[in-house]
Amino acid sequence: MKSKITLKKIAKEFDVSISTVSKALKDSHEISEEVRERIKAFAKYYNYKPNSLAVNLRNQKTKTIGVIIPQIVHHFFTKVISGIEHIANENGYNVMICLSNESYEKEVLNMDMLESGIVDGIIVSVAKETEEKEDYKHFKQLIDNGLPLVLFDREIPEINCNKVIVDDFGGGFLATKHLMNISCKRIAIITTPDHVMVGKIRKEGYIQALTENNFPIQEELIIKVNEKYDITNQIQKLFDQANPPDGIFAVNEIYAATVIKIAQKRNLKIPDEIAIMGFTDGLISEYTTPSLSAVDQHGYTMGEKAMELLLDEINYQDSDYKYNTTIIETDLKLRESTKKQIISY
Amino acid sequence: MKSKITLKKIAKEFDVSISTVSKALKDSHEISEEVRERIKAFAKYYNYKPNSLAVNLRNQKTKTIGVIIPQIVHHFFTKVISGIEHIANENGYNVMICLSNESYEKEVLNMDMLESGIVDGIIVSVAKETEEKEDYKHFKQLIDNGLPLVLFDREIPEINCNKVIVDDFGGGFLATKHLMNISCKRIAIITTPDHVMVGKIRKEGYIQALTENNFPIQEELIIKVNEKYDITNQIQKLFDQANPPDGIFAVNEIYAATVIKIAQKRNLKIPDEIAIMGFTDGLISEYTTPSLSAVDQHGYTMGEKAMELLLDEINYQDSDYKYNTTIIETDLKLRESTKKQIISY
DNA sequence: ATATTATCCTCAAACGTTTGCGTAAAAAAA
DNA sequence: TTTTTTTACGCAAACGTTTGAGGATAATAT
Repeated sequence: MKSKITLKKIAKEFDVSISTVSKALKDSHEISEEVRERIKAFAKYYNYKPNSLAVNLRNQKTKTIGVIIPQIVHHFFTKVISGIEHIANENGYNVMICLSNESYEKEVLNMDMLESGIVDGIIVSVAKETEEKEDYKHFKQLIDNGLPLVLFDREIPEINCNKVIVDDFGGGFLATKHLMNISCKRIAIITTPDHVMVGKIRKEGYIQALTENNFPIQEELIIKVNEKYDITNQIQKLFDQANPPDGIFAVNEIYAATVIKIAQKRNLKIPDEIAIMGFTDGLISEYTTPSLSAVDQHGYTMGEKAMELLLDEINYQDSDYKYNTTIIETDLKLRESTKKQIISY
Repeated sequence: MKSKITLKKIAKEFDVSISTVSKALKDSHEISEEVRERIKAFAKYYNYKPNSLAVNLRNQKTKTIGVIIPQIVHHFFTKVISGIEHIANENGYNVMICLSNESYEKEVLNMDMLESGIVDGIIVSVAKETEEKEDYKHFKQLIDNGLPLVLFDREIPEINCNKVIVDDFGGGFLATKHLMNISCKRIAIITTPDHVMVGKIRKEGYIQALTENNFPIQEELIIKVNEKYDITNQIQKLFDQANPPDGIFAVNEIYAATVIKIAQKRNLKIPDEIAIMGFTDGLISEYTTPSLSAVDQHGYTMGEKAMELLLDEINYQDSDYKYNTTIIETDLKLRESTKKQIISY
């Protein structure tokens, strides 16, 4: 294993000082053209690359940002990452991705590591377990340490920092309203336990839509899926009721796709007997049969926006920085699972 | 913005030397218990974290590895990453993910950056554009620089390094054989242009299966999709033929899912009139109707294996390291899109 | 010839760690 | 009391880079 070439070695080769080499490689006018060119040629030949650890240590910045996401096997998060990457690269930043796997402990570990000077800022979507524990001291610590932080999608109200969230309330409202518009009479929701904020808020949008239109709120139409157990079984129950729903709003893609599978197994006609709305950016929706109508989360835009906010804070010089919460509006991607005659909007 | 706390600042606070602080924090017996405890308490209170740039510079290693993948919005790659993360974290390594977006230029850029000392090793799946250009000098350079490299999935024969690939030939063979076993008579393949190696090799498996069983090779049954144009249109042509196929092997999930959509639009019964096999690890397959039979790529296993090989090379002391190519065997995940009576195996 | 300026290079500190070695003072042994 | 040992800390170099200040030599101006 050849050891890497450094300024020192080049300097020794030409019998000049390290600073001469450094300056030559940066095309400094302080170095004669002849020496400069010879050094540059040599460096190029030996594929010299400045050691970024050293450079970063010296410059006290790394041009790298860290991203902590709960899962990567999830289309929404990969879209967000693409958006982050896009803006980051445009601005000469690299992206380091870490996974929390929805675990509090891994989230803390990752943050500890990122806090040690390798990144100029951090973008995080909170792990479910952290939301459940409501233990946010690692975030407070991060901010205390002066490291710029942006939260996206799953945010924490009590933490003061830049945020970008989707309009979950509006999305839930829109989805439910749409089901009403295609004349569904009993509209169910399949959501997460309340500690998952986005699920809770989407549900609130659902409730608002019902209330506004004088639909009763019926507990038996609200399924809170516990992912520790079989999802299909929990959703099944909705169809076993005496008076099953004719419209379902599922707060994510997997729940929605599962509903389709169940409905098909029971020979229910989609969307005529049961209409289905999802909430997703995902790929599955396009390929189910029927394809799935969904609230579009605009993950890519979200990533872009998060990175922009982070850059904003990184580049801000003064101490009176003002945090911003950007809300990404949702809209509906209507496909086949709700394709009935639309009555009104 | 508070500036971060360092050994120097702690040292000044206690009026001791930097080394005393460093040693105290590492519980060195060289430091008296009293001083040790006071320093540790102080450091903990102020949330001291060693600057990893400095530590890494000093130790000449970073406990971080870099991964370059062509796309992240692709379930196979996310699975691989999960596998890599798993083994990496188990061994105290962090993972830095970079996207090449299938672009040669971005691949080179990412490698340049990773080569600058921030990682102890690199795992790469080659970008399509690079395969097309057949320009691999950045890989050669990397190896020349002595940085451990593992290629996965899309490999380069002429580059000498650790590799982990799926048995694409075997997969293609198995898939085709299975279609024959459910009595398909005209079996088509939807693949990539030949410069995408995995597509090419899967096709070779397909051809082998046909040949072995005295099926003719028919050019009109081989579709090479150019992703620059509309995928659906290109695949459609298969069905417009005078004598359309009754079995289709698609080399990836999107192609396969697209076939389902097309078949449905044409009211072809799956699998009776047309059976479909995919090649994927993806989520879509489970949720299409009918669900999709596919060659399982074992992405997670692949990631684990790649990371293990990388660690192997990183930890190898002597200079006689021997490279290894691990082949991940494929198997079939049979679902509804080929659910006919199986004749024999 | 002397003073001034331009050219080309080196010095040295700094970024924040780690760690082998040296050493003063205190404690123990002779 | 003197010698030896132990305890508890500091020194300084090293990792690889950047950069302002300074210095020697050569070129130009006076």
